[in-house]
Amino acid sequence: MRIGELARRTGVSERSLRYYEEQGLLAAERTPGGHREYPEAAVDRVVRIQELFAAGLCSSKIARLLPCMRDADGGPSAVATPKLVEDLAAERERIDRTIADLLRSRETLDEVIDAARGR
Amino acid sequence: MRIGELARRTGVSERSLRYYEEQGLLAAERTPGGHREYPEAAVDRVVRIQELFAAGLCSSKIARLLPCMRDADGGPSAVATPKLVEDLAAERERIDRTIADLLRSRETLDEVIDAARGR
DNA sequence: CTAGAACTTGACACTGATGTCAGTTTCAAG
DNA sequence: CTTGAAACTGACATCAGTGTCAAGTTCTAG
Repeated sequence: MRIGELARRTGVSERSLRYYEEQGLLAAERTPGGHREYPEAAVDRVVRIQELFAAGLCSSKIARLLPCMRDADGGPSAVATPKLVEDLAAERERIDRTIADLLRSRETLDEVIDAARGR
Repeated sequence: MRIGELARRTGVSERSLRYYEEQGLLAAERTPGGHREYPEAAVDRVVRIQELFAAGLCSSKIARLLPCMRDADGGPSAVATPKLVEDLAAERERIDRTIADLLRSRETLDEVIDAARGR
């Protein structure tokens, strides 16, 4: 499929999809005229990438991580190096802290909302 | 206490504390010479502010939210307007989606980490 | 009184993903 | 062919919190 369809199906802008390619996150074949041609699996991959961005990982870490993930179709094509594992473990902890923050903030919002809606 | 101590005790930079004041998030008395003087309660407040920032709220929303929160010492000094409640409910949903993203990403990281560490 | 630590304001830089615009080229249907 | 939709590259803008530096002022211990 081409970039417009991929954008539509994932809800990610074309701009971002090109950026992902630039960052080595998302490969694409090219038509003879130079247009990007994505395989079906790209949809899943883009969703994964978005999740990881939303989780606060930067593109370079995502780039190192992606080859080690088991894809929708088939096992991982690489195993994480010790260095990467260390990095990911740190990200994991950061994510845990973030979740804790979010839960506390959600609690705070709920209190204010409930108070305003009359308990 | 003064800004240096508050920064030390909260782990937030002096720069950020001044920014919070500029944004109307954190009031401070002034010494005759112009130095900021914070009450003890500022520590809790700064922690709350940081949590809300970490949860992805922007300073203007935090500014509107803060007066409606029950502080460490005493009840809220205001009740949220309907407009604010609507905003906060939207933020709440965004937070829920973010938490879901984080959980999925954490799962992904765990898979890669476990695979590298030999299952 | 004095030295040095701590504080003040103001300004500019950065980050990093994404938006947007311009000018050109390719694709696909009639 | 022609034509309009879709895609290409490249460049510059944005956002918002934070870092950092400079030049000057205040505070406090000795």
